[in-house]
Amino acid sequence: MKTARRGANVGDEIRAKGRRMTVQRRLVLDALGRARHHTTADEIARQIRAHYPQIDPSTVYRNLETLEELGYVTHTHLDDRVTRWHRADVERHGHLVCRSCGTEQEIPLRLLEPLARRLQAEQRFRADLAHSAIVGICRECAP
Amino acid sequence: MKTARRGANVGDEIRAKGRRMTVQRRLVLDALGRARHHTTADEIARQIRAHYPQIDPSTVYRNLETLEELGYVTHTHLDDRVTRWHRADVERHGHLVCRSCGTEQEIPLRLLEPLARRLQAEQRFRADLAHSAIVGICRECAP
DNA sequence: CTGCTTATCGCAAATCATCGCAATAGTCCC
DNA sequence: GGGACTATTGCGATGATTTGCGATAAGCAG
Repeated sequence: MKTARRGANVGDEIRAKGRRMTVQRRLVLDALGRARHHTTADEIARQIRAHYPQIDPSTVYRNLETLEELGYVTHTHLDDRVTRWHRADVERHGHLVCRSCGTEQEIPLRLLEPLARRLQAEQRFRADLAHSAIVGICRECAP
Repeated sequence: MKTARRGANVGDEIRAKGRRMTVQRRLVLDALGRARHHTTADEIARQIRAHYPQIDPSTVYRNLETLEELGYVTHTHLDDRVTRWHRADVERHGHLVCRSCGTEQEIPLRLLEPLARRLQAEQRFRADLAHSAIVGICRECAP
């Protein structure tokens, strides 16, 4: 009852939406499940290709997009350039990234909600504060 | 007294820091000054190469980094992938980017300051809220 | 002005992410 | 199980960005 509905596994759910459950898609999903933290598409591709070299990186990239569209994964922009992916069923949270040492810290969305409410009220903008990371200088690196 | 100290132009300032003022560096700086909004490195490179095809794109990319290091320009991550550059002396502001239509909206940092204060107080994290954009759904695209 | 040090440049090659297209293979329906 | 429909894949190609390296030239001292 936590994340999966009994009687309908991910494969069935996907098929019910008119998509297909392929080996490649399953591998991407599994790799994301295995990854404890946020991963890059490139890293997932490498990992999969270590065992199945036939699988093309572009397939991994496309599957991440599809799986996001289907609601199974989410992406976040942690550091400056790379897109990071993770399973959608983990608890949502905000991210603080230190510009100096690069470490990443997760914070409860509760901290960000006042801002979200304010942006909604004053700008009518529905912010998704779990999506982007907040860049700055962390406790250790602060002078 | 606004941005430039009298008696020391950018060239002198740069030289005083042990760097050199080259034609290429000047062109990048000028292009940024001409651009009203945030620009991409690629766009700047194209613009310069339209007149001076000898100048390599990598030089533009490297100069943007150097100029940022020297404090003359800043970069922001507006949408998902591309880095956007602008002069450092324009007024700092936050950014809202609509995930649906892609439009970008600038907001006064004042709106973001309560969050910055809170992150500083509770997490000892010095957030730079002008650096990253906040993603969400804008007024027009909201259902 | 001349020579010296080394920041910077241009070029070529490597990477990362994406895209178009023809071939492949899941699914559904009989 | 067999066949049709089409989502998905692999591959080759492309665009954007980065990096290594030898060549060039900016800035300084004499």
